[in-house]
Amino acid sequence: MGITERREKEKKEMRGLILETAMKLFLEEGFENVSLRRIADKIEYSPATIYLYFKDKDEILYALHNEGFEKLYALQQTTLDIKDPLKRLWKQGELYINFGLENPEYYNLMFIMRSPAKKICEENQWETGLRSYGFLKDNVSECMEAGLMPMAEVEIATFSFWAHVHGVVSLIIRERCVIIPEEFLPHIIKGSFDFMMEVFKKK
Amino acid sequence: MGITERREKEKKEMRGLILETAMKLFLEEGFENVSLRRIADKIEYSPATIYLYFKDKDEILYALHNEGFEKLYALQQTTLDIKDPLKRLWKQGELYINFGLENPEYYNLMFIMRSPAKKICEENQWETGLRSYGFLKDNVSECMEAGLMPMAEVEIATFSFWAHVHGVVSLIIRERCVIIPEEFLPHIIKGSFDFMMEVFKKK
Amino acid sequence: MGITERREKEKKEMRGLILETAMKLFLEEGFENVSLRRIADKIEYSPATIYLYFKDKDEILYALHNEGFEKLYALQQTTLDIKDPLKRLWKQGELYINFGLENPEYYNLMFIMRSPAKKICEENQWETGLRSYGFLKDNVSECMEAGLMPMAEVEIATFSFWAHVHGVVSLIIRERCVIIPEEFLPHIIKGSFDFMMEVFKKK
Amino acid sequence: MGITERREKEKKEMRGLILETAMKLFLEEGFENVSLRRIADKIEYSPATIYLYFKDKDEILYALHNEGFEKLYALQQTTLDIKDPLKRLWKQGELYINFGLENPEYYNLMFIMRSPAKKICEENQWETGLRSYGFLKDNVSECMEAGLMPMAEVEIATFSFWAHVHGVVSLIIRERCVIIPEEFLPHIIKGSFDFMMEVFKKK
DNA sequence: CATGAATGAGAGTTCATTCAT
DNA sequence: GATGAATGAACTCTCATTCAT
Repeated sequence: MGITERREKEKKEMRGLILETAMKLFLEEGFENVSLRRIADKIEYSPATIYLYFKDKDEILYALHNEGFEKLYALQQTTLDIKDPLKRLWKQGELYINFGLENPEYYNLMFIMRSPAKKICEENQWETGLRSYGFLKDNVSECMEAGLMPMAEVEIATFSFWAHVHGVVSLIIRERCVIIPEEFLPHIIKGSFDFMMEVFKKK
Repeated sequence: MGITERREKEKKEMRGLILETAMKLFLEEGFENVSLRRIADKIEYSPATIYLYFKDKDEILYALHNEGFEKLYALQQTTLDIKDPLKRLWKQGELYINFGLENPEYYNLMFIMRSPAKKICEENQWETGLRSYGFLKDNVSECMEAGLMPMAEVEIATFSFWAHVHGVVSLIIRERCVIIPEEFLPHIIKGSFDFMMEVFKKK
Repeated sequence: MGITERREKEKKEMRGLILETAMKLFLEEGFENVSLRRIADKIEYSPATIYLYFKDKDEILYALHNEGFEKLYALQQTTLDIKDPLKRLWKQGELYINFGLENPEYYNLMFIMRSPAKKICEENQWETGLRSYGFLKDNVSECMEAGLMPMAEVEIATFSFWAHVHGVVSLIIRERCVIIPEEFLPHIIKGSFDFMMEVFKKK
Repeated sequence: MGITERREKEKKEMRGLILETAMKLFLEEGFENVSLRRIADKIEYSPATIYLYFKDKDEILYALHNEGFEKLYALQQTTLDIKDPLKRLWKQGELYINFGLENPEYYNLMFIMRSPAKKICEENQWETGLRSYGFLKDNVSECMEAGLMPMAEVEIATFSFWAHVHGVVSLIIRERCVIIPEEFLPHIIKGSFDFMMEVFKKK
């Protein structure tokens, strides 16, 4: 039993190592420029070895994609102890933005990339994403019910909120704000988000 | 002189043909899946010929990138005859969103792609982009001065606005809204933008 | 002794299981498309295990090759109770053709494949094959002696007979008769063989 | 004009060189063991070059397959000046057998290989083959009409003939007759075929 | 001006086999 | 006896790019 357990653990560690390395390379050079071979080189294994842990390249991307959504969802959960729904929503937005900025390649995979992994498209593999979206929507809904936000179709307000934070993250990590001096960025980002939230508040 | 002039003109036409064809292919199949060879095939020239008009693939992308910004800027200009600055801003947003949805591959190049063209990053090649941004910022500024929007740092409000419309476009064209039934999309998009603009209005 | 005996028996059973499974896969998908790994997967052992029972892939093929000849020889024996040598020969031909059509992958290994197993070529590993050939030759010889077939060098007449039935089987199983409608095939096959036998009969 | 002509010629020569080299390698080592790379190595070009002349591996095989049928058909035509249909048939058989023995890899591709080239299977790509078959059938038919062969269904007699010569060729080139001393082979082959033709003759 | 010919580099993937445990 | 882990060597194929003509 001890043995099989250890085996299992080692296997998981190897998968982890591969994913971690892949992510690191992706971060450094962008998805498009990273091949299975390069990942293998980096961890000093043969390319064939990777196929012992992942069926194909798709599966690696898919695994990372899921990892990303898990992380994001976990972050969202941390807001649950905030009573005031508007403040909770506010916090959610901040966490979302920070997550994106700090994990640009996860974010890329989750929300930007033209999906290279067929699996992600094909099946109803958006569960994890939808879960997060649902969580957000519920929060928006609560805000409205509590009279903290102007009434509107929940779907629309939620999308509006999401569009904003996504816009912020993706403009930054795709380097469309290079003219803004780096030291200003945090101010602009926070300011921009707060500006939106502020106006969202019921008048 | 007549000769050199004609030469120049022909050269431009050829460049135009290449760019046009490239864009058509990009649109149909996505950047990643279009090779120089395929572009060459389509215009029925040899791949080598393309190198007579463009230094390399990057330069094609860069040219298209600029083309996109020209188009966008031209669109923006059409709002100039709207007197009310808020309405003008509103219109600008709508035009921006439509531009993105209708020209996803230009949009991709301009605002999403991890800069494929080194040129775009390296040199201060954002002029065209900045011009558009400046135009937008002036409009926001005007709104504030006219008391039509809550006061705030202009930079911040502008970025906030941009983030929103960019968020909308990029979530859609990168297919992160596939769960939303296609026939609903226009409603959500317009609703979401209007929702934001509505709350932006000074209370 | 009991122990070593049991061991021996188990070993044989395992070899049998491997061979059986391999053959099943070969039949379903053709030799070229079956890897050791897939055989291992099917019997739910590790690939490495197979190497405990067979030196390499070749040895598996060689074993199956022999199995095939055993089966064919056994079939031939069933004709021994036919007194009339010509009828016996006739029956032998029919059995041969049926064997080939019903066991295309055995047949493939025995008579068509470019020897995959070096072993088959190298050593004088044709014993089993020769035994069958001898059996056939004796039958032909008997026919001539009994005046039922035109006199000729036995070697030649035998080879002629073999060539014919082999031709029939191999054209069919290698799908060189796809233009013949499937429902006609049996008629053509039997007809063709009978036609030859009929003319073989002494006039 | 001279130039394009020369170009065309050179292109054909290159295709020829590739096909020839491929065939040589196939002959030496069997289809299964020859890769595009090895062909490229042998002609001292890069693998990519081959793709300038052939769409993919399939196309090479398909080209050779056709070449083979062209050659065979051309051989058949040489019998046309033989008046006596039975003698003509006899000659056809000899030519067929010789063709197979002298061009084992063409023969392999045409009549033995489990087709690796999808093209060969899919479309009605048997035209060339059927043409040859038709030619043979007509000859058989003529023999019957002339009372030189026993009456029978033409289809059946033709198939019987084909099966025989195919049997002879394929047993030899797939080395199922290794026990027969090489110097005897020609005698056996000719004898076997003549034996069959002799008995085919109307009694 | 245009191109045909060529290629180095590299992609993802599969396979038979080995070996320490 | 059985295996999990690993791999070297191979595969087909694509791409951006160059250069002599």
